[in-house]
Amino acid sequence: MTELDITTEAQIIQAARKVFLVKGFEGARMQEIADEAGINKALLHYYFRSKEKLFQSIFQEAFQRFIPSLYDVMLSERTLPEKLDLIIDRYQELLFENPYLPQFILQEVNRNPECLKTMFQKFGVQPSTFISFLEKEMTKEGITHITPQHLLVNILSLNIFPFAAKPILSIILFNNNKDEYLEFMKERKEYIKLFIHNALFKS
Amino acid sequence: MTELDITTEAQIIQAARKVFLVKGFEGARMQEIADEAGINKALLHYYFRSKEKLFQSIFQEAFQRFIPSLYDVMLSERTLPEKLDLIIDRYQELLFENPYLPQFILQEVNRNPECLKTMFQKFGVQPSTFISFLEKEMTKEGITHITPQHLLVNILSLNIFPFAAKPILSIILFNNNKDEYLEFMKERKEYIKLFIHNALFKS
DNA sequence: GTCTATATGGCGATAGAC
DNA sequence: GTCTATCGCCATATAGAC
Repeated sequence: MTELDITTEAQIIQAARKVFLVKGFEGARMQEIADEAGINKALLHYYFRSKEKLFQSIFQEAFQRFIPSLYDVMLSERTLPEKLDLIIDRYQELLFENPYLPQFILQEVNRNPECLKTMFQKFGVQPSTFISFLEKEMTKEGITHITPQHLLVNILSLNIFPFAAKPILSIILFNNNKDEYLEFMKERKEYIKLFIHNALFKS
Repeated sequence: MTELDITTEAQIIQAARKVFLVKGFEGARMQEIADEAGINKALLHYYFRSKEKLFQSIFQEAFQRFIPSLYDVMLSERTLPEKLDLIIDRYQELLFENPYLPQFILQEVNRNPECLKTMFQKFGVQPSTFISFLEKEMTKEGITHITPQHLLVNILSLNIFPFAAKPILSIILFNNNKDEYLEFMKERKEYIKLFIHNALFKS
């Protein structure tokens, strides 16, 4: 475990992240990852035994990013409207920094659905806890026209889908003009907040 | 072009649809499609020259289904709330019949973004037309707190995302209980309508 | 049109020198 | 630890008999 080892492993991880996130497991090639890392294919198998193993470490790292934002916001001392706004802020920030994350995770969970349970167990995630907290807050606010499950799915949908569908929406809305789509996504945060706020509290 | 030809080609199409929709282009195997169709691998290449060609015909067929619902509803003589409800009804019906469509299209458009322009040209689709109509209706109703682009993306997100994210949501919400998730998706239609209605018209 | 057999290439993985 | 060379497999695609 010299300095050099660490550097090489880090280079591999970085390269693997870049390739896997864009191409997915099936689409990615070990050769491409090696090239991206500036090393040889054989070295990939030296550090990680197989493509699957290398992929798992990237997937786990990616998956972790989706979890923590929700919990600590929900547990904080704020009103529900404030919490929702904060969750949207955090999610949009995360997604802007990792725009390929949604499609990457969707694709690979479809390929291997069992991996999800493993992840949840590994990180001690209890989604039902989050639902319970949301439910309590909604009762407090007198919101009865929607269930916490549907509200959660609505929040996730409005935030995540436009990133997963970027190529489609970019064409549909702006004839593939990248700048206009970026501008659209940046302003979108406030529109999501307003949309959810109106749907919940204007009754 | 005898009876037998047509039957075989239809069998291939049906088998290819089944395999490609679930596995995607990279994940699908010609052998699996041949087995599913009850024929030999070589016959696939006899009818369609290559895997890519066979895939394209399946993708085109799948893509077509997403288009027409929106147009004729938007052009009909109804109020905006009625139109929105009808669009949601149509989309949910389409998605229940083809639950793999969202992830299939997302995955393959990411793999080959250029194919979208081809599709739009092929079918003479002008997304800007739809946005214009939506904008006109929104002005008529005095809706100014959201742009037609964001409203369209919200509608698509709320409808499509839960199908693309089925394995994830099924675990998060119901600990992988299929029946509960199905029930959730069936009741969801009305929650989407209510959510959008409140967000737009309760001001 | 449909089959069997085979060509062809690419990819993950390993052996072995340094 | 890092490289070159190569193995072994599997998937697409083709040749050719029937």
